Amino acid sequence: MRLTTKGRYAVTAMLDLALHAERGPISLADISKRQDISLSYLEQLFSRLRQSGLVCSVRGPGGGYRLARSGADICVAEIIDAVNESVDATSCGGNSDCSGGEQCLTHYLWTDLSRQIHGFLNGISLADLVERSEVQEVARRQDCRNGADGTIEQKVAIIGGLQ
Amino acid sequence: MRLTTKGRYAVTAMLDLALHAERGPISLADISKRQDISLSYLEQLFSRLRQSGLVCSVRGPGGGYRLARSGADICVAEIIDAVNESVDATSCGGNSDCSGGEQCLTHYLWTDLSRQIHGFLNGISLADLVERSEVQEVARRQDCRNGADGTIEQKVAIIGGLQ
DNA sequence: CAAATACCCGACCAGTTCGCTCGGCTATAT
DNA sequence: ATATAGCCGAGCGAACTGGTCGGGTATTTG
Repeated sequence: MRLTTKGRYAVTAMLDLALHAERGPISLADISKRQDISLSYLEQLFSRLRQSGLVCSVRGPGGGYRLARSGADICVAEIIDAVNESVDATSCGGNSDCSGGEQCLTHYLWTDLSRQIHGFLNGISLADLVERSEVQEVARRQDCRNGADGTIEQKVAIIGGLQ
Repeated sequence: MRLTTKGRYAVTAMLDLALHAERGPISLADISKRQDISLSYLEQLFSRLRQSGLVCSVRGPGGGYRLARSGADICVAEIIDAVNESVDATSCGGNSDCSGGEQCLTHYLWTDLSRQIHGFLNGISLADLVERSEVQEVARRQDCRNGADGTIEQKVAIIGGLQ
């Protein structure tokens, strides 16, 4: 299990999705504005997230992404694994022989450590993160700051105005 | 907190050091042979480990590295942090403002998650890893395989032969 | 003293990943 | 028909990875 900034971006984006779940599909453009992540980079991340079955997409105007499952059923570990493209091959691929028929120290040690971290992050769901008060506070600020996006009432009003 | 192969190499090398602690200073050449890590790469890693006060060095013939503290007092998190050179600057450095005076979702989320993982890995010491039976087994195999190195008795015998 | 050992240090380098841009495509709603 | 917004691939600079090479310097030993 690798833990890099890429995974952080993915978790942040998924959390944004979870926070605005009730609005229906969320466009990547919205997430890009709110979380200040490049749109194209988000596209790449969500391509992986979709292939992993964590989100589903709605094409066309008014479309976007939504969580494929409840936020309570999506854990941080899944998100990180989805985008990290386990090219693993930790020099001793899988549990077979490395360096000539024998298993290396690294193998036992790291797979075990990795499993423990994985288990730990498996215990944290998106819903857990959404529930935190600080997260809700920041989300509220982010919503206010972006005129392009607002509450569901505002959104309906904007759509109405376009007609 | 980042979790990459670099950290794994460092933990493996430190574990090797802990496993052979009773032999006195262990040369990087020995670790390189046993763990199949490039000597030059080990030098880079141990430069960081030394600067972080995790190991101390003995120069000259018969020299090498030894743990600066007991294995029970060195945890996995420390080792990983030592080599990873926290260039962090997570786009919102520290706890100050990011993206214009406000704190981003990422900031709260990741520092918190990072702290939890850190705490988790802080709970695992080198001594904990040494105690595992699988680790001891692999270490025994590795010792046997390398004729250039052996038990302390063998080492004394070799040194005696050179005199 | 001279030689061997082994830590120390910096430059450099191929390969990969990161984060991102750009251009163009397709499905869908209005 | 047009605009939206998901899809997709090529490419790109910067950083990181894992390593080589060529030198040092401290220390032990013959």
